[in-house]
Amino acid sequence: MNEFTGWLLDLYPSPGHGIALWLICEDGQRRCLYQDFPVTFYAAGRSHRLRALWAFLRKQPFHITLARTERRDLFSGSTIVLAASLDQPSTLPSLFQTLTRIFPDLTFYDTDLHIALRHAAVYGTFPLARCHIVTDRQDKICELDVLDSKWDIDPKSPPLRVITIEPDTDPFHNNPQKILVRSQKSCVSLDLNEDSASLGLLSYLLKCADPDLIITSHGDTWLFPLILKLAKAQKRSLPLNRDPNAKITYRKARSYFAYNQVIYRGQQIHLAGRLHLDIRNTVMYHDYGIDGVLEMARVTSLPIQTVARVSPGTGISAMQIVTALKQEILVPLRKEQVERPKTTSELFHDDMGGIVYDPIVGLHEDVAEVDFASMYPSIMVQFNISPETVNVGKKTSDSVMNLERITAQEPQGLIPQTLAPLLTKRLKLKTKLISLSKWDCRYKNYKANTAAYKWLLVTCFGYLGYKNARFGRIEAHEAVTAYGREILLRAKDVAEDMGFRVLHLYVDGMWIKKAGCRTKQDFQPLLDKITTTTKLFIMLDGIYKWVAFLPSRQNKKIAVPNRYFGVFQNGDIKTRGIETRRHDTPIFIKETQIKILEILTAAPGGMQIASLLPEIETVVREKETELRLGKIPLEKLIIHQTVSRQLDEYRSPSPAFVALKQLKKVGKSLRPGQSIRFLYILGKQRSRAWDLPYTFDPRTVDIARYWLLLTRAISAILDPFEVTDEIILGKNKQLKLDL
DNA sequence: TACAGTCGGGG
DNA sequence: GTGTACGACTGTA
Repeated sequence: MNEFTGWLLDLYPSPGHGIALWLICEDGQRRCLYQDFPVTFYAAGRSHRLRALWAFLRKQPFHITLARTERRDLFSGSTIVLAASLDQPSTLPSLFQTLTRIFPDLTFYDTDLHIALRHAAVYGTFPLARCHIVTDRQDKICELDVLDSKWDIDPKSPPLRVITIEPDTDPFHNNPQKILVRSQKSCVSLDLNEDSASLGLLSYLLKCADPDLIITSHGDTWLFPLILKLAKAQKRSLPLNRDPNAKITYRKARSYFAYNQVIYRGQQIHLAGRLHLDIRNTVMYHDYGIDGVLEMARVTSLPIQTVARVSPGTGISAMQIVTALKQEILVPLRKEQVERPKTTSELFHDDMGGIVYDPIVGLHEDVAEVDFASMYPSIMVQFNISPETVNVGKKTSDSVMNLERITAQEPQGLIPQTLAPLLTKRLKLKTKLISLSKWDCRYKNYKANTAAYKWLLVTCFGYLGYKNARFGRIEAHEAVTAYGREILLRAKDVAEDMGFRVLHLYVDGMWIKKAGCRTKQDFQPLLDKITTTTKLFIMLDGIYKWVAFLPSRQNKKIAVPNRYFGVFQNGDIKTRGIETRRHDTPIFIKETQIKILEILTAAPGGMQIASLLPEIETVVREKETELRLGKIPLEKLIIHQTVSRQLDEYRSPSPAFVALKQLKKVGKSLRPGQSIRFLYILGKQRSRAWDLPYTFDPRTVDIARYWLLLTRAISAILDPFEVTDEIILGKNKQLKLDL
């Protein structure tokens, strides 16, 4: 008998040994422990087919326990199922493949679930959970208790040993010569051209540091494939895995359609016994960093290496699965049904999303922006909206109009159950953040965590309406938006009743002003009133010194939602829809636009910018000169665009298409969802891919075109101030004609 | 002018 | 291991 206390690092099936759990023990040891963990799946269908399945499973060469039992399907209610338990979880995936082939008419449940989610449902485990474990004489786990909760605000974090590995240059642009290996203690540069010695040194570093976590830049797509190939060629062992009995897992690159665009996910390399995170292949790394990834793993129960590389939709889906498993609700297969074409009326119906009003174009002072905190998830919890709860009560439209429930209060639905603790924790963190100084060591961590939850909450709503989601239902989705619209309209009424002018409405936010209201206290009574009226929490996002809602570029008289910028009383700038927010804007343009916005923050009131004009003009002239003299680093002129289709599917010679063709010629084919980088240049081609192997003459950069982009970006933010063209174009208007 | 292609939004 | 709007905008011809 042995006892261990420590943090759970990872968990995966181990053929013949049930599952393997890696523990960072309090004594500093890293231990691999094994546990018997049978997995159960279910099948429903006609009884003679179930009997046939029973007979088939009996004949399998591995141990399997069969039973007839009753379980609940969320959509169709209680149902008789065949329950099959496998001693070795590693055998399920291939068995399931066979079963769908031989028994296509049966409905299977709980078959395609990640092992970590099953374990979470049974033992309450999650990545980095503190566990107390007792093993028997054969060193198998016989007791496992989780000591902390994923809902803790300040969990005791494990002393992770981390090394980072990165190339000295972008491998898809240049050939890296060196890689930098950093640990807490050392920083070593390895020369890739003397690979034999380098690999030996890397091996040695890995052995000495014995990291729990290897953070790389391009590790999935470039570095690990390269060094593994070199190691093989040199017949040298490279201890990337910590578990000597497990293999490195590869996942192929793929493109898929999601979030209304093609997304490309590069090849993945997962390690066993330690973790590999490639920051270039980590979803939302820029939003929440490694801290956010770890927190995402904790709340979703998905392994860290997995959660880093999947969308938040998969994360929220994992949480729903754990909720379902705990309650013995059958988990249906991930659907892959093709969508049937929609009728016009259906299309119209689906479009009834959130409310979007046209803002009042122009510059406004002392405007407050108020938002419902996590509006849609809060509605789901507040009104108990879930696929299994909708359409059981009174008429929907009347109830929504009166902000009454359309669903029973009890029992709480699967979705609200999953969301409620998440909402509570996020609110707790946000409240704490307000009182915390930016320099507090917890600040960054809390920020990352709230950002991670934000995405889980946002996608949860989308998933309700997604036909391929396991627990999706369009009626639930529509109920949520119906409440959302009603609530926002109520809020607007309350504001207007209290004498506020509503300048803009957008899904869950409102921009309002009233003479004499300039401080937080001035708006508090309104917020309180809205919260009591709608029973939903509304918060003051901030008070703008001034904010400008921009008109359409095609027609100056038409307002467009979500093109605005403004400065809060604390000096923070907020922009939406303009160049700074677009990822296809060259850095040089973004930087200049932000620089001018920063000058504008000094404006005491919206209209008083005359004193700032000389400074703005100086910046514009400086930038213009730098551009014309070729002083802007080429990197800052790169346009990034997302490739949306195969090369032969392009029908128009767009700049991106031209650049793609150039790359193809040198053997670099990009797949849909990948990013194409190019410069605007003079000559027939007009654009040039950034990642071409041969050098090019910087004098061929199309200065005039960049100048046009720049003036456009500057005008966008100066137009509301009615600044003359002279400031932007210069006194000598001839400049404009050089183009 | 029409058409093709890309983008944002959530917080 | 995944959300198939929608409208604004830019670029090409």
